[in-house]
Amino acid sequence: MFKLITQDKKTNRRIGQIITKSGVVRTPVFMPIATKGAVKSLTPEDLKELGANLVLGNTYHLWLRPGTAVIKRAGGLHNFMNWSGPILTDSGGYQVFSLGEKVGSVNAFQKHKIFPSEKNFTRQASSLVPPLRDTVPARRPEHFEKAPTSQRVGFVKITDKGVEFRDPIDGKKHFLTPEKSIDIQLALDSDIIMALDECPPYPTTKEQMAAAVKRTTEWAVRCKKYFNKKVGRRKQRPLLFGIVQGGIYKDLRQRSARELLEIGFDGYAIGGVAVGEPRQYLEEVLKAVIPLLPKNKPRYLMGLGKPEEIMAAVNFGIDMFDCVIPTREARHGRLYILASHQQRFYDMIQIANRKFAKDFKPVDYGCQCYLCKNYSRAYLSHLFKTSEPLALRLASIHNLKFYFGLMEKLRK
RNA sequence: GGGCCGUUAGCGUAGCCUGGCUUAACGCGUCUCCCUGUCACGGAGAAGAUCAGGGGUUCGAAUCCCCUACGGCCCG
Repeated sequence: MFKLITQDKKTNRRIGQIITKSGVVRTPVFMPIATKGAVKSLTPEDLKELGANLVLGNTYHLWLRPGTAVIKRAGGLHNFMNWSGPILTDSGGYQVFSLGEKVGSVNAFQKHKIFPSEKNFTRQASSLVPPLRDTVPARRPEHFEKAPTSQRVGFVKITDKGVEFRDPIDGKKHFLTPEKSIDIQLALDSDIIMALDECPPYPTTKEQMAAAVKRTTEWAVRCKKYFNKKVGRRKQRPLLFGIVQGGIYKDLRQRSARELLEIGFDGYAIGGVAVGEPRQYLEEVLKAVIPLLPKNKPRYLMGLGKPEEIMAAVNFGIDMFDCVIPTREARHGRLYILASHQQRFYDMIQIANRKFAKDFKPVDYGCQCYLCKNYSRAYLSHLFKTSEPLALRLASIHNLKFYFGLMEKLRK
């Protein structure tokens, strides 16, 4: 259930509440990511103290390890990870993308002869997708190039029936269907369940994207049907969200949204964003999709983002976010601080840099987090340079505090 | 006094025997860029060395020879 409390007249910013079986979530909300049942380096007590009220867990990862049998016996994911607040679980759709072949790279597309060559790409496919050059990708292609090709090829196979995964660790095959995804999420005792979707990377031809939208809709129908069958009219039932796909193609995005609306969900997510497309498309996608979405249902922009992206999206009417950036950047020694100048409202520092070795000021004077109240830049810098695990925890606390502080402001 | 071993970026090393794919490699350190429904304490890159100094052999020397300096060890 969603309660819309206020909506800005000037912008489309909304303030509301999502009522879940594990508690109320005030929106706009940012979810820290606990893929495998833990926000890396942090305890649930840390999260509570920081002001988190909804965390994201991942169906795919928890399914493989430790498996639903273990989590069921533990009394659900809440009990297992000692987090009593609301949990949203991702369906596993994203792992089709992230564990797949080097799908996001231009090379992969050339390899599969979707486009003949990069040279001809611009000329031949310009009506379908914008040229790759002279644009700033929302996500750099190298992102997909990290693992050796030999380890990536053949990890994922998609059919209308579902998705075949190969476990990246032991190579075992697993088959995920829309129904299976719901089953797992119910076993986890998730509060917000995501329908299984297909999330193609950028660039994808319009034809292929249309097929992905069609499949996403078909899977959404199956998810809804199976969900209703399993949950029935249970009073304490979890919420079920559908995911809008369609890439950078406005008409496909709108088709996807309309089809999902027809099925009817408790909330609507916009997925397939920040998968390599130029950043300018985010705005276009939001403008195309949001007006179609009902006002009395929460809207979730999946996987985003940077602080400025979140602020912008809130003003477009988005209520929910999740992103690895604050925690991952923290683990890489990059910390958010409020800026002293006007161009941007924040800066980032690389704490391991030599210049911080003798800097005994807090990371950010204005910050009230556990790190800034108790430790110096010099100390944190030292922890990073000597690879002390405490560095990861302290930095994660700080960056999440920055994000939650931002959300707090956006809720006023 | 005699003999042996060593000296290669800020640090630690490889290459030397068997001279040329060396435009001197690697790790750490330094710096920059990147990370968007986490396979992620990760990725990409840059800067940095007259190969201790000098002389010789050679078409060609970090590499072979001689001298010097510095450091270490051994014998008197």
